[in-house]
Order: sequence, then structure tokens, then C-alpha cells
Amino acid sequence: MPKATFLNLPKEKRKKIEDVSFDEFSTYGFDNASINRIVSNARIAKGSFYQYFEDKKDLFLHLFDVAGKAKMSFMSPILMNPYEVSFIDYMREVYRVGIKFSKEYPHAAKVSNMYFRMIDHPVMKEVMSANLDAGNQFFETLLHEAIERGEIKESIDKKFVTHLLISMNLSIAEYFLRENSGSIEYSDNYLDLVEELLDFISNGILVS
Amino acid sequence: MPKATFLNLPKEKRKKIEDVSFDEFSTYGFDNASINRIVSNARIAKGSFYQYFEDKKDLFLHLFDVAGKAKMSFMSPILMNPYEVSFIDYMREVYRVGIKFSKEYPHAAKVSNMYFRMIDHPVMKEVMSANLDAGNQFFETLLHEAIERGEIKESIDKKFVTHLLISMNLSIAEYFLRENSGSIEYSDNYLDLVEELLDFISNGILVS
DNA sequence: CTATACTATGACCTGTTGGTCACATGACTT
DNA sequence: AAGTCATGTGACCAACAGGTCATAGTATAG
Repeated sequence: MPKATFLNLPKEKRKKIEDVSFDEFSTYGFDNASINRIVSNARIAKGSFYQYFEDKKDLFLHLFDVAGKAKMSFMSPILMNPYEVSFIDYMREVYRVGIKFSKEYPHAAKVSNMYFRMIDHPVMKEVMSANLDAGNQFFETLLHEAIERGEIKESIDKKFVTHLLISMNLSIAEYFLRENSGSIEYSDNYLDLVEELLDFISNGILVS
Repeated sequence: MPKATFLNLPKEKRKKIEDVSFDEFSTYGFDNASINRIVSNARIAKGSFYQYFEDKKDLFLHLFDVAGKAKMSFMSPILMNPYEVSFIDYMREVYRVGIKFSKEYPHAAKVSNMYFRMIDHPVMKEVMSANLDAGNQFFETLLHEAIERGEIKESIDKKFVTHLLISMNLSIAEYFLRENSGSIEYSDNYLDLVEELLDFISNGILVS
């Protein structure tokens, strides 16, 4: 958690520090992100930084939190009532929101997607237990419900399929970010990508 | 490429350096791997190291190469004749070999899987163009052939599905490594995991 | 016994890192 | 005007990084 000093800052200044930091972490990753570069880009003194945050980890966890909340605020109402639509319709919304978020806040998205890349990293361990396991649990419950409703085969290994779905969720976001960096025209094709993925998940790729 | 000095070394010494380095890179990743730690663990002088390799990147690329070749040597003959079996049978072999390799050489496997994690890293850029694109091309061609044989829907986006398949290949290896670290008993269930994944790829998860 | 070529060594270099600290500044109280 | 308190500052620190280099050791050849 950032120190009180940071929270008392005028929100402009706060935002600048966050923006610069998102930029830094999404470009260099956690280990190579440099506090020196951050304070220099944010035009604050090094000492000030350490009056705002305990340390590098503290800043990162804060950004992670901010990104998560921003992503949540993106979620359309449908996401709040997961059991009123079919599993696939629900997943469509999840993927769409994920990609839309990546499109509008690429740096924050990258930071928020970092947890999968840093799954073994000591810094991630603590955020993991709270965060990913929550995500895991959520998807696993979704699957469970969908199976009970008879939408999904009961033969699947829920834990493994959950892993696959989450992994694909990040995979599609990365694919989109890579294929799409710079171009604005193409960027509406992301809906097609989502449909492609949903069909993959629904029916596989073999001819029926 | 390592320098001639390294290649002239007695293979025991060479192997020790490689083993220690695999360990280091798979534990700390490229950026945080420490040459100082490597030379200390391998019990050689720092100066010696730089008589063997140009620099850190040179070592990493060498390990990458060694791991790749080890993996190749794992491939059963069927992999050499991709067009004699169905797409799914072929993929079964690919996934099995991938997991078996992860099981027997976890450090090398982790290094060899690192290319996906480091896809944006400057060091990976050069190995990428040669290596991943080759992998991509290979899978894409496989898909293409399978479509022509009528095994796979022609409606799919080959490029995207290729990305998904590769991503799943790494995902399953990681899942296996994580779930399985330590336990020996469970470790033969990996064949079930592969079947699970193949069914996912073939038919999806919806009830038919 | 000397010359040559290869290999081994670790002190040393420069650069950068995350983090600290004694002190400066400025606003608000009394 | 004096005192108080939160905020701001950058020189400074130890630790460590990757990489260099002058020198020493060793083996084979003449």
C-alpha cells in the first residue's frame, strides 16, 4: 500500500506518477523497471518517491491494483450476473472486455497481464494467493455451473480446462496487441478474433 | 556461438558449465541470471568464462541451442514423417514429447520454453526470426495440409489457431511442471492430460 | 632447456541499481 | 514572528552487475 503522503497528493501529480510507472513496468518488466528512470520521467526527486511508496514492490502492487480496478470498471453489467446467460455468451463478454481494455489502456493491460508471466516470481507469490486463485476459483465455478446446466461436457477436467481458458484469455490479448500495434483500421477485427476463439472453445477445429 | 576454447574443453567440464547455467537461467530468467553466480557454482574463474563465451547472450543462445537439440532428439520417428498420420495423432506426439522432455530435463525445458516469455525481449528478437517463425511456419503448414485433407474446418483463421496451439503447447508443459513438481506418483497421468487437451482441440467443451 | 601456443585466474573497471538521510521549503497555527 | 508539520530534495551509500586485462600456469614441440 502506498503511504498516506502519496494519497494526499493532488490527483494530477498522482496520475503522472502512475502513468510513468505503468509505462516503465510494461516496457521493462518488474526486475528491469528502474526507479531512477521513473522519478526522472515523473520529474520528482528520488527521496520523494520513497515518501510515497515503501519500495519498488509496493509501487508495483499498487499499479496492479489500479489496473485491476480499471478493468473491473470496464466490465459491462452482464458480467455482474454471470448466471443469466450461457457460458459461451459470458465468455464472449469476458474476452471482449479484456481486449477492449488492452486497446484503450495498453500499459495498464500489460501490467495486469503480467501476473501470468511472473507466476514464479517471488513478488507475485503474495498477490497470487489473493488474486489469481480468485480468478481460478471464479472460472472453475463458472464451469461447474455450466456443467450442471448441461451446457458443457461433464467429462472435462475442470481444473485443467480452467487453466487453458485463462491461458487463452491472455494469449488472445497478447496476440491482439502484437498483431495490432499501431494500426487502427484493423483494430475492429478483434470481434472476429473473439468469435474465432469462442468457436474453438465450443466445438474445436475438427470437421464435424 | 561459444568460442573454440569452450569446445576444446573436456566434455565433463563443459557439461558442468552448461548444467549450472541451465539452472541459473531457469531459476532467474535471462536478465537476472548472474554470471558471477554461474562461475562460482561452476567453480571456474570469471576470466575463464569470457574465454568460453562472448558474453551472457552468447551463453544463453548456446543453451537455447543445446536444449533445442536435446528436445529434437526426443522426438519419436513419427514426428519426422508428419504427413503419414492424422493431425490429431501428430499433435498427440508433439504434446507427449513436450511433456516428457519437461519431465526429464526440467531446467532445459524451462530455458527452451523461455522464448515465449521473452518474446518482446531484445535478446530474443534475433533468435526469434530464425526459430519461432520456423515453428510458426511449421504448425501453419501442418494445419494447411490437414485442411486440405478435410480433417480440419476450412473456416478457421490459420494464423490465429497456430498461435493458440503453440501457446497451449507451452501452457500444458507449464501446468504439468507446476502441478507435478516433486510428486513422482502422479507424473504418469500426463498422458491423460494430453488426451484431455486433444479432445479440447478436436471437439471443444460444449455438449454435442 | 627454450619457445610457442593455449588456458586459467581474480583483482579491477565502470555503470547502475534500490534505498537512505540530513536538510530545505513552504503552508498553516498560535 | 515563531513554531509545527507535511512534503520535497539530491548527494550519497553499499551491493552487485557485466566485462576486461595483465599475469601466471601448463603442455607440447624443437
